[in-house]
Amino acid sequence: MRKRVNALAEQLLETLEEQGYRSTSPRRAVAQVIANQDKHFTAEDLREQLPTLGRATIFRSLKLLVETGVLCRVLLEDGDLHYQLSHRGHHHHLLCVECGSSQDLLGCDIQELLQKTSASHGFELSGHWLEVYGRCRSCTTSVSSAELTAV
Amino acid sequence: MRKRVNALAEQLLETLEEQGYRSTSPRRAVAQVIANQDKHFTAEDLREQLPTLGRATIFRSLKLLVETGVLCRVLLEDGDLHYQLSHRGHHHHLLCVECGSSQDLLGCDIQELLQKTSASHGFELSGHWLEVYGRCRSCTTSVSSAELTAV
DNA sequence: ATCACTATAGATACTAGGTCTCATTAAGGA
DNA sequence: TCCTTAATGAGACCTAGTATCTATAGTGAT
Repeated sequence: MRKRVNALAEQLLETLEEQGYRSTSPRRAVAQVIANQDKHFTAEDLREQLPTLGRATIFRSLKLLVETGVLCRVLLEDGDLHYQLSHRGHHHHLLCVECGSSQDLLGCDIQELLQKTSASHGFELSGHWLEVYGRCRSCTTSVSSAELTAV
Repeated sequence: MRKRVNALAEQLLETLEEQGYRSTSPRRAVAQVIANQDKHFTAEDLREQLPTLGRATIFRSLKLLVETGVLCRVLLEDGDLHYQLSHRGHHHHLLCVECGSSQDLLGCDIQELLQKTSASHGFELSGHWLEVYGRCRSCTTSVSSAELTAV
């Protein structure tokens, strides 16, 4: 698993280098931590795991990674924006409100539906943002924390 | 038109009173300004129009109005959250990226589509957030500001 | 019309998330 | 190895919002 993580971290750095950005030690550290993350995270989460890096550096790295498409931002139900690894291209997320995990929504062709509906409003569609909330398979099959505390 | 605005403002206040909140003069002022707004707005927009009100009061009013369902929050393409009048119940917005106006998306039954797709991922759907971006009818038919400045 | 109760207001300090500035450091190509 | 320039870190600053506290004003009962 560790090898996988390192491979992923390297991949992130390569993406930056391809776009002309330098491979610096702070960026390597950030890439490493991000590759380890199994759910969406905040800048503060990274900061806790990288206490020696400057705050601005972390925000700059995040911004860069979002711009290069390595990361994407996910909107939580309460309006909070978190970061997570992006699997390239436009896609949506299924966010588990219980464990915080997220999976990509595959095979959802919302574009066509929106296109039609927008057109009927005289609206020229240019984009959309969709987040889906619920409970993932492992949270629905196992005893939920809510049920445990209710005992 | 002015009568309409006042009627709307009164309606907002009535909603608060129905829920046991007092009708105070700051709240009347906020309701008045909100009723006048023709697009989504920020707390700062309200503050500029209500310079005598305390900052906290404006944020408190906004929070209250969101909780009572009078206002909803809309997500802009860049991740900014703004406020706008809510037409009750779950709905989505068509946001014009040019003039900032927004209209409600009617006749879009995304729920069913999401239900199916979520289920195929072993995901128990509980909610979603959708914003649609593009250009509204009046921005597509009139000469755009971009075209004007290009001359 | 007044009283008393308590919600609300305003001032202000504080927090979270993020950007800007600027002097210093370190990639990495010649 | 040197030179250029991108990137860093420290810290000020900004925006959006919350918490705390005292003073005030709505509102129902008298």
